[in-house]
Amino acid sequence: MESIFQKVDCAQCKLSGVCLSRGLQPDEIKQFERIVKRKRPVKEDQFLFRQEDHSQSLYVVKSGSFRSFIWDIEGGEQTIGFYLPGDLVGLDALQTTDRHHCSVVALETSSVCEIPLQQLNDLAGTIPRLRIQLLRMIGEQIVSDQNNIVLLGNRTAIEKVATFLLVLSQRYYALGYSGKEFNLSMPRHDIANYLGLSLETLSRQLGFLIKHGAISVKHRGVQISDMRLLMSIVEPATTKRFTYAM
Amino acid sequence: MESIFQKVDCAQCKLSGVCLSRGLQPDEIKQFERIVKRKRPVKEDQFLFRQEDHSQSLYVVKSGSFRSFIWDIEGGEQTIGFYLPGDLVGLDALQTTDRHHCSVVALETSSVCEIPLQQLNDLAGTIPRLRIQLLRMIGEQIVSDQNNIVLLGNRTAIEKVATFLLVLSQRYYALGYSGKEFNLSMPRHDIANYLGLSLETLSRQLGFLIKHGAISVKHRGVQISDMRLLMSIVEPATTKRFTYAM
DNA sequence: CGGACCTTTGACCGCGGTCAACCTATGTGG
DNA sequence: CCACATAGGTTGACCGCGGTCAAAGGTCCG
Repeated sequence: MESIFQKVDCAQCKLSGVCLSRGLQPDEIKQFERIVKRKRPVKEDQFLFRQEDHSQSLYVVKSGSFRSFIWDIEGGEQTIGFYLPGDLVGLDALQTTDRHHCSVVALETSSVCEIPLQQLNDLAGTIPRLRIQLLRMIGEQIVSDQNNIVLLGNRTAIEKVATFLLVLSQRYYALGYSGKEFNLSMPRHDIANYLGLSLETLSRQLGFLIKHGAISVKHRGVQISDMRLLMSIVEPATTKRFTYAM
Repeated sequence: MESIFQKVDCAQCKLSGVCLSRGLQPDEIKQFERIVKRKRPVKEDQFLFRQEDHSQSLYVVKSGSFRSFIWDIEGGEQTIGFYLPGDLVGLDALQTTDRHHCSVVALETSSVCEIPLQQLNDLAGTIPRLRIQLLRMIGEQIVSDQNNIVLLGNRTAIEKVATFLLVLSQRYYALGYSGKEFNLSMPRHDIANYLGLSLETLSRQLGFLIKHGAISVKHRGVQISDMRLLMSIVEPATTKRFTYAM
């Protein structure tokens, strides 16, 4: 019976610049590694956890991607966010119920590092830098959620779609990928739901962007051909100050 | 020249059950009190902090209420949330820029306890319960933001308004107030903006609720007279689509 | 009182949702 | 190898929710 956990080596990890271990000293990283569990890969459509599951861990995406969503009473679902490598998942279970408030499924075969909350909290007591980094990652999650609120609250369909593509581009770029050419790991349905749009409206807006030469799309593959145009749609006022050299 | 800070006594505070000091031992509370600053009251329309301000503190609402919002490029603003006594404010500055991502203004004369981040982080190193409580309050903020995302993303105008009233009712009730009768400390404009609606649509939906006997409204005063009806609007499934006689 | 501000009400119309048909890619079995 | 099925995605026609513009109350201030 083989272990479901693989060896953990944060020092070697390509994501060390964005993960919880960021900024730690070598000996602190060693301590941190000891509490991290590498779980066996999660296959497409498998749950990392389900809404109402009791939780005792945070997760950091190691490879692949995930989608989080909330079921409402009628069985409908609202997608809350998409998670790429380096993203912290599971913060919704920090509140007093200790239960997850949303579900998270893999969009493709993916892997995560699991960090038991109890042990993380203990270790945070002795490593100030870990406390700081944890709070920073939490802060980024909160800012990201707030940006979503603005996006959903007072943006038109085309602004939503352009923003979605731009943000995704920036996230991939930050991970060392092109930023101008990437694959959507999620189906149209999920994107539309995430943006508070119908499937058809999303498709039409993508069509609009293609027609005007901002992007080209082949199935899940997206290529951004006019970054400036995209950005001018996101922020109608300024015709953009700085240019992207990606 | 009098001090701008008043004496802090968390043990006596009515909000000790929901504040950061929750669950701490008496001696731990003493330590915690030492880092808390009671600021002089903030008057209506005064800023607790502004977007892009450099931040070194979290705040807990002591009395009154606040509104947070983000300016977009064109000068428009999107209200992100409303804060009542016991709520934690300022988490948006935890991320790597150390700057606030939104602005917070007082809706009425209000007061806060200020908790310098640096000292909070230091103290969290020696008080495990404080770490836990901090994370829990953060978790509640995240869950609340996620609920807003669902609300803005796929709810109709009437569902948004009913949900807003219901959530506010529950928050007041949790604070020991009636829950069936309360005053809105924010103008219609802010509510509408918060819900992603126009001022006029909000007014019409309120009119709808009044006409059907769910609530009565007198200026800022709201009285919930048919809680069940309100709830059936929020979750159409439970009381299964009964028809409103217009 | 008069004036500013907040809120309600009315009329109109456009964005985006809904329903439906049509593609296109992938898979399955005869 | 092709008929067929299925799922994901696009396109078209229609229309209703909710935004916009406009004017008319209310309420509170001096």
